[in-house]
Amino acid sequence: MASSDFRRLPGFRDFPPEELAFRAHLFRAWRAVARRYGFLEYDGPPLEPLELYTEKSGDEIVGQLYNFTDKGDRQVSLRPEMTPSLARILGEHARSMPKPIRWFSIPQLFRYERQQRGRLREHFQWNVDIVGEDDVSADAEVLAVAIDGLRELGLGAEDVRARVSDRRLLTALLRDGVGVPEDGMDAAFALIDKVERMPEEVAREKLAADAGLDPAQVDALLKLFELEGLDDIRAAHPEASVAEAAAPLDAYLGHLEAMGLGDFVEVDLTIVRGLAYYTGIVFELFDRQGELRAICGGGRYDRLLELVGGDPMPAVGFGMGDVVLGELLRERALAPDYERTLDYYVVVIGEEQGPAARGLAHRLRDAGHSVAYEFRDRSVGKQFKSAGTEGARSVIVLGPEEAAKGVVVLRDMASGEEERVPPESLG
RNA sequence: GUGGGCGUAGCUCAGUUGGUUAGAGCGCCAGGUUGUGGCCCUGGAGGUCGCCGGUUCAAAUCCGGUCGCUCACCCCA
Repeated sequence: MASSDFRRLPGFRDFPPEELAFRAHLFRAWRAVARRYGFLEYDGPPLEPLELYTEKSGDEIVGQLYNFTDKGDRQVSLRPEMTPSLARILGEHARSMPKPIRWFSIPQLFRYERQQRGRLREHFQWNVDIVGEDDVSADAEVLAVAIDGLRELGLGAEDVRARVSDRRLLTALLRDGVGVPEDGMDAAFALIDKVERMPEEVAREKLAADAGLDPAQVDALLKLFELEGLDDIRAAHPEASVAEAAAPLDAYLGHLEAMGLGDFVEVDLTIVRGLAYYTGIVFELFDRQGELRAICGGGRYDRLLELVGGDPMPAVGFGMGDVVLGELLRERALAPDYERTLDYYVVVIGEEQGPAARGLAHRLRDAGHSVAYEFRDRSVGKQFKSAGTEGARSVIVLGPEEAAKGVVVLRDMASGEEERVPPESLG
């Protein structure tokens, strides 16, 4: 047991080769899908000025920042999310860039809070954003990227679902359909976000107390969440403002249907998202069994760029973390088997073959092959054992008998077949 | 931040009502005579039983604290 002084910090992970291989598997899928949609990769610093988060992200995030004072007396924070950095980066360059801007990143993000399942103090998050386009097509495109990211990893509509809502629609429903007073809106939004996680009685009490609703209004509000689909919602609430606010979501669903992704998507008015900067369509992706936390969340945030001092610019995007997704993939046996591989392992019989072996190995490496050999003079049996352990596809044997004839033995480790070939023919 | 459960080798665990030098499997290393891997056999390394303190003739075993892990709450990337 290592001294406790050297222990890894709580909520942080080590990535030995097997773990790193799994992480790389996720990153490969994410990058492949993002590029397929024409997105460009970017990054920013992992450490940012504290003010980048304290001002605009909403109070929720501030309490859990991994922040401290640096040696220059600056108030700094490890980044808890990527969007403020993105807004800052774009604020400096967006004006000169062709629109729409389609960017993605895979930052490591940090939050100071007690860890539990699916929630560490550090994680990697696939961030995908479209900036400079307010058409709902962009919203649909972003959700399609998220869904395809999961499909690329082997998950289908039977495994995951996207729950989508629109803050503008919910606002219209609450104000004009239910009659929530203007000063009760924020409280109502906050409660709706967590209504499915609390008993109905508690929800009723809180809606009455915090949002100032009478019992009839509480009934009307809770009834909203029993409605399935946009058509039911519009039928239940024929108000003109509702019809108007439902139009973008209607088009959104149509676009996703046209892409063949309709099976993944369902309207769910309880999806609000905690971050204060969302302004329109919002969504979260969950495993169908509902055992895990949200895999991904995102939506439209049209005002964020101007809030951090940039030009006003519409934006829509999402973040997908590696922790919950990793749990889901492992649970569904979709994590690839880890295996070591090597193109060649060079077995040396007798120290006098050493120089020839090193020469051959290096020539093969120059040609792009992975090659390893034993560092010490060891028995042939041990050398073959190492070749097997390291996953060598072929073993090249250099021995005195072969050297005399100017050949080497080439053994295929899978089939066990051997042939004698001149070393110049390899590579 | 609040509460519950847990804490024995790298990993998975066993350790009988507290009682002599704390065990197994897997993994690792070495060997089974420098010409052939997967199997097998033999041997070895590796633990101050998370840490500190208390009770006792005696503590891995009981008690307290602390740290860590974990689940839930809070909150949500």
